[in-house]
Amino acid sequence: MDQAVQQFVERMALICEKEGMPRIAGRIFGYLLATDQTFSLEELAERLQASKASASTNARMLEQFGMIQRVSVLGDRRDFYRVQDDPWEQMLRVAQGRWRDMVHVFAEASQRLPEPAGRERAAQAEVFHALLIRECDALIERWHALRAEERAAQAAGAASETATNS
Amino acid sequence: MDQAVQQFVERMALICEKEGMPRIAGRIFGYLLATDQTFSLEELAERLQASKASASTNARMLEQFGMIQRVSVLGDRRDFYRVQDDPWEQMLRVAQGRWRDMVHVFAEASQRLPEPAGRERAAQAEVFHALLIRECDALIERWHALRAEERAAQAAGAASETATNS
DNA sequence: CATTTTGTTCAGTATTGACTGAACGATCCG
DNA sequence: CGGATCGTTCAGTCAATACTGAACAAAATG
Repeated sequence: MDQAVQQFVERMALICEKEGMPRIAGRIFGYLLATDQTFSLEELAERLQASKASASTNARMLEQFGMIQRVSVLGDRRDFYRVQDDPWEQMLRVAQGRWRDMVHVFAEASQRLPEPAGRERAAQAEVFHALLIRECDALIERWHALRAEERAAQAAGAASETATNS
Repeated sequence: MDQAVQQFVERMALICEKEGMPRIAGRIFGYLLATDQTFSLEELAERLQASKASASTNARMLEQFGMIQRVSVLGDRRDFYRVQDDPWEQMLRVAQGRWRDMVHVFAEASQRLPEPAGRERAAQAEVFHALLIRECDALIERWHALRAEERAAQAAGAASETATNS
């Protein structure tokens, strides 16, 4: 495997591990990100020097998180994986889910805790996380706008290029 | 310990554990949040049924993250801890730091990766995380505004109450 | 239907890391 | 200076879990 790719894969492995995922999940994600191709399960296992079992488990976990995508190829029985079109939005959505749980916990605490000051803090935490969720929606929208705009610029660039080429 | 407090503490323990912290750190944070008081290290260890060593280590970790605060009391040699005034902002700041690292990783990858498509993805990831950091600053500002406004409303309410009482 | 290929499940292993008890160091008090 | 009280450090233990190899299930192919 290419030197730069390998380095990137290992860094993503550590980053993802810090976020609470298994290391190999991070490697798979990093590798798919770096190459931007589709790979079969066995190819992934081979390239990342992991067992088929581990590749299977972790690929399905990443698919669950919406970070990668399982694709089927006509006339091929194998599973192929590639990175999701916009994995970052998916990650935010997962985070939003966690925050929703926290909102629920804090809402309950703000009513049940014995000390008024504690209830106050819990209520504050609830408000904060609710704000977090809302702002996250706004952020995703802005991100989409940014991507669309970038794509438009690229398309325009490509068009002008073909124009000069013709 | 109160039933509701204990339940909240355990929930925070699991939440924090999912975020990658030790379970006891979550318990300490949850307990300080629920009671909104200052406790000595030994009190924390006792109430949470943990060793002094563990309480010490985890309290310092939480302090590092800016989620709790170590306070010294005049005439007392012990360390006391209480929850930070705005722990949620601190958590966001820590997250921002991680995203900064990721921006750096992606920036490098977007130049070094061999495949153009991979470089493109890395560049996209870099843009996304940069956006994340910026929007997070905006979010913190909005949060401050919200808090200030809430505090003003509370002050007004307290004022009118004292007015009716007098 | 047997064989091959592919993905998943599962028991076992190994590694990580959280937690503890005890030793240590530092600081205060008589 | 002892003695006492804290906080921290560290070696050791324990539990959780990532990972593997092998067995298994499913599906296609000849």
